[in-house]
Amino acid sequence: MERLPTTDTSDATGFDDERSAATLHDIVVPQLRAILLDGELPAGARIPEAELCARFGVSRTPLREALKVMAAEGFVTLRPNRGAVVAPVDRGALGPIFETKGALERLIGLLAGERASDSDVAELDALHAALGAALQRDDHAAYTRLNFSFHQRLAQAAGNPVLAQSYEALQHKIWRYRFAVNEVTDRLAESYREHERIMIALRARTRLDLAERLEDHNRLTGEAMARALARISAAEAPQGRRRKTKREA
Amino acid sequence: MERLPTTDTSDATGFDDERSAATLHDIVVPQLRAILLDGELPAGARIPEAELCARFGVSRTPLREALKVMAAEGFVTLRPNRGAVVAPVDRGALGPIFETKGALERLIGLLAGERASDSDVAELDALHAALGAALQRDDHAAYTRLNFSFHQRLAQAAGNPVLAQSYEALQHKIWRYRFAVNEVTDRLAESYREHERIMIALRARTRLDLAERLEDHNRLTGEAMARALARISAAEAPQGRRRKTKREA
DNA sequence: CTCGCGCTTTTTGAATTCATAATGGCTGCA
DNA sequence: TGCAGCCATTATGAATTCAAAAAGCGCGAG
Repeated sequence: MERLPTTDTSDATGFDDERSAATLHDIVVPQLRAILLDGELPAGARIPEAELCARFGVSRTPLREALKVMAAEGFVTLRPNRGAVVAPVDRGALGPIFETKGALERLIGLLAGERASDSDVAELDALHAALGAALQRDDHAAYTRLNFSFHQRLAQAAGNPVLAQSYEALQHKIWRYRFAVNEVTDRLAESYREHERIMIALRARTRLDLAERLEDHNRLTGEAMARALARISAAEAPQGRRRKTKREA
Repeated sequence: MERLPTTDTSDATGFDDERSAATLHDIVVPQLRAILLDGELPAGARIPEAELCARFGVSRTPLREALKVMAAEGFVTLRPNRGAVVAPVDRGALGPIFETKGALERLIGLLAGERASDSDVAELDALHAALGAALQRDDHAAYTRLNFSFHQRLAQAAGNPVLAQSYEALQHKIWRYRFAVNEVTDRLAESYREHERIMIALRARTRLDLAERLEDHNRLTGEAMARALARISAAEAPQGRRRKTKREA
């Protein structure tokens, strides 16, 4: 199963399994987030409170606290007295998300272009090389994961923690659409070429160029995902209104 | 006491007092947020769990759930086994916040410049007029509040919910620094003149101009707040290291 | 007089309990 | 045979309870 790479932000999005945390809440939240982001539970699925309690080995109290937090982050929808469900992915929101992210990409470019340290660039070079390797292997899952890390790392290189965190939040939202990404295999090479140009601009510290490249890359990626999403919608709509399956109320 | 005007987003930031909500959690979260944003409890202050339970008339369970959510939003710091405190306002973060907000302001300008409806403009005109009136009265508190509403409303006029929500989150962060804003009274008139130009650009739907005006306004506001903050720091630093008062452990 | 140690009290984190709302199944009627 | 209404079951929301950690304090030694 794909693993979402994350940085260890204040409330510890980081690694998923057992961590040194003083409270169960702090252990459960990242694990739950991992489950939701990994898509282990499909969007719209009811969240089995009891099952997760057993799985995490905690009582309902900390689990429910975690659910509230995830609801605040938008990954879970709480229906009073009717339980929690995995928040449905609102396909119409993809555009707005990319549009917003574009503004941040531009700022990341402007800032990273003048603040990125040599070690930042070195690390990004390494990630870029790994992306190239994944492309060679045609390892789509690895590419997606590395791509996520690359942009996250770049956001950090901008030297603005608020920016990096906002950026990561949007990335997480997008991550939930990646079932569509699997459709955009054809863009892998194109995406990598864009990354090439991004790296050139970064190494040269040409901030305006870097900003523009990032904004374009973001726009093109967004458009590709939107197309993929449309294809999926087109593919599942024509099969008529399916009879509601039992678990779909 | 100043009231922070908010819109009713998914998780209901809205009005503060009793609301029609099915769960206590949904009632407590906005109230608690209001308390924290209003600065009723000073930054760094310990949050008296029992007291708030009594005040809200709920047991500890929903209150603690609300605290976790507020911690995720960054307004509260949870220290395991040592209780919750109002998150200290990190003065160093003000710059990054404004820097990030600048990117969003620009996008808001670009989008609102082409998407704002006539009724959007009418409402903003009304808010703008109210700002003028507050300026006349030299009603600083009202100006601050209206200014918040104005920019929020403008963000909505951009027609991108994700953008509006990200924007609001940053506004909330900034709101916590407004103890400094009280120092920047001299900028009121200047700020209003910038708003004048913003409105002109908005009415004319000249998107590039609007974007630039908003970005400038944001930058100037941020700089003014930074100066005010520096003045405050300078004013409180020289009084030597005070002896720790009892309630300050 | 000050500092350190141990005890008591308070507060916290989490499990459990309890009341209530929703769900599912059954019976009886059309 | 199909459906409407009622009851049993389950799941949820929130209060309560319980164990453990921290904070407060009082005593005694240096």
